[in-house]
Amino acid sequence: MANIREIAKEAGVSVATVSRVLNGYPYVREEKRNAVWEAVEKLNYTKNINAVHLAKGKTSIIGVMLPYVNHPYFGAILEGISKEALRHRYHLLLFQTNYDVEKELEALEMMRMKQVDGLIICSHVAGWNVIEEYKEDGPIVLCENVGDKDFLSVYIDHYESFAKALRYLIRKGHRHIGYCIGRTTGTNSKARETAYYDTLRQIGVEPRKEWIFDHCLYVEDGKRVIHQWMDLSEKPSALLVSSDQVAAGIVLWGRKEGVKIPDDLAIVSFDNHPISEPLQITTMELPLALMGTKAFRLIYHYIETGNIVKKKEKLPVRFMERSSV
Amino acid sequence: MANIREIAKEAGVSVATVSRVLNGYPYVREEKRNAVWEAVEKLNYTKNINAVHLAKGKTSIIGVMLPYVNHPYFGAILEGISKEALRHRYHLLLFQTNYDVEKELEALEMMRMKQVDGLIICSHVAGWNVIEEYKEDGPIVLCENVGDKDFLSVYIDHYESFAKALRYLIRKGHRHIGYCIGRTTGTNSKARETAYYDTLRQIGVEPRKEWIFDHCLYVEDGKRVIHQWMDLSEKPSALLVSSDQVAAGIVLWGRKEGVKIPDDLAIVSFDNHPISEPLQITTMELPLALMGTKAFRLIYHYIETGNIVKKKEKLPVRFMERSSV
DNA sequence: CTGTTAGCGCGTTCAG
DNA sequence: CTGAACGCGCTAACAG
Repeated sequence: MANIREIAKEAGVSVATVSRVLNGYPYVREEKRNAVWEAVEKLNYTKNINAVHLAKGKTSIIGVMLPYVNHPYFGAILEGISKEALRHRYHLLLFQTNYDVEKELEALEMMRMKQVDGLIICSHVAGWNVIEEYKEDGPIVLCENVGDKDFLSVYIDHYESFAKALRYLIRKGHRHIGYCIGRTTGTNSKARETAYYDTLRQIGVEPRKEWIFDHCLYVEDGKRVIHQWMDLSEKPSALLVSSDQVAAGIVLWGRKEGVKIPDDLAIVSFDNHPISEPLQITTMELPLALMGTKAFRLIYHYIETGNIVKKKEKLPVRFMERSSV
Repeated sequence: MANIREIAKEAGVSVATVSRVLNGYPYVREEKRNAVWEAVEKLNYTKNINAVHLAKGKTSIIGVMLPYVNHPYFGAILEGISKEALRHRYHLLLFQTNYDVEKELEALEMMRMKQVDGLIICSHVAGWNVIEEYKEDGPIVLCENVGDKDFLSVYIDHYESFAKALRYLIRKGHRHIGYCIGRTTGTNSKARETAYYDTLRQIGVEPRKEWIFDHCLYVEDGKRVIHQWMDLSEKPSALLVSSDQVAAGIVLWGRKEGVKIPDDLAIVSFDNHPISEPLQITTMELPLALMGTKAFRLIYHYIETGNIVKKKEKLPVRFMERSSV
């Protein structure tokens, strides 16, 4: 595999000139420029990008940390990131963590080792103190509300949107309300939990632990939920569901069991995934792709200019009223 | 940022010894080993992985070329790749192409530039001759039937499975059959088209162009299809649908329009995505995650050992008979 | 067991 | 406009 030195020899110029030509540096005499390109052609030369990375101390790669690659929630964020990365000729290195701290640390270490120029954290389990350790090593953007912590962040206010959905159910006459969530830890989940407790207590209703369904991520989890719900001696009349996938599962499996939506069970979901529309599920639209896009922009802008326009950005949600309540 | 030389000085050893310690090379005296780790600790040292890549001529990164990151079909393949990559401590660099040849070329170029050690092509538009150009630059695995061409490949026989589904419909008495597909070009799509024409002609039925629905990828495309279907003066009585997402859209939007499945319209779909089960869609299960896993293994094994166990592997599909026919 | 040294391939001053 | 030379940080062959 030819290298820049061989090209230089072949073209009868120095390596510096080759480098200039290769990188479109303007002040090179026409004839030398042509000679270089000819040599490149003749020797079938290609840059070794690792050498470029080493010499420049930069890779134009952004790391993306997420628990699962094949879930519509993260898929949508990833899509947003990817679209914007494409525009700016950046590449994406995937760090699937399965919510394993070890894997998360590996992603962070990869930034320290200069494998990636920055890191977008879509979701995590590692504590703040752990992530803070890596702040010197490159820009980190989190897709969650980081509160007062000194991090870049693009987020959806899950407290607010959860509370809003809850108040909607309450307005519609519901008092017995449960919810389904992907996990119980994590910033977003905690925010929703707090919203749940706060809002119910405001109307003097005691929240019930057995009405909280954990590990709800996929369509099939909806099947489990509706069956558990049916087995409950005291049933909630409404459910807040953190994912349209799960809501679809609940609605569809519920139908097979003769559960009437919304009469037997009302549902408000989140995402506004296309599946929710024909199912007539009332849902809170989350701008996931936009969040990814903005996260990339934030990090990109920081890398390219060294400064920050807006440290934290809250994205608006949109309530899609349909007929599952 | 400290480098290996500074560590060597601090620990009072040579850079080679530092490298040995860092990489777990066994024959280093205990005390020197400790001295190195102490220096590492003290100077807060981390390897620059780009230097490692350059020196070794290898990155332990595999490129994944796919058109869309947020589609369940590719998400499932990606999941399989990712899972296996995780096991072997490899990383994944994402190349989203949107079926743009330029983007595909970029991915291939990245392998030539040694950014990635190998490339998994989940789907592509570039011609064989284009891809062949890069065979010298690293292992390429395709997730499609490459026929006689000299490529590594793990694939699902779409001709066979499409024909099988078609014959099932025919056995059930259908003669007017159409199909929905993501795109009309590409190996897999061509295989299905051929299967369609071949099988129908075998029973003396003339295929109809207006019963072929293109650009069917997402739930919302099912909405379009069912409306187009309704507007048809002569309607097919059955539809083969290349994706469960689209099938779900057809079924659900169809219900809203009063279309009875299977009486008005029978459906056989592909994937066996969890959404198809509560919808009772008869579907052909495609081992997508497995395909990803096997693709990774193939490339991994080649990279690590330099030889190939099985060049091409066909994966079995499973027919899930439910009640949409 | 350990140190020396020659690469790996490119970017980037700094003279001229 | 151009070239020499050094730096990026690490690996691995070789000598001892």
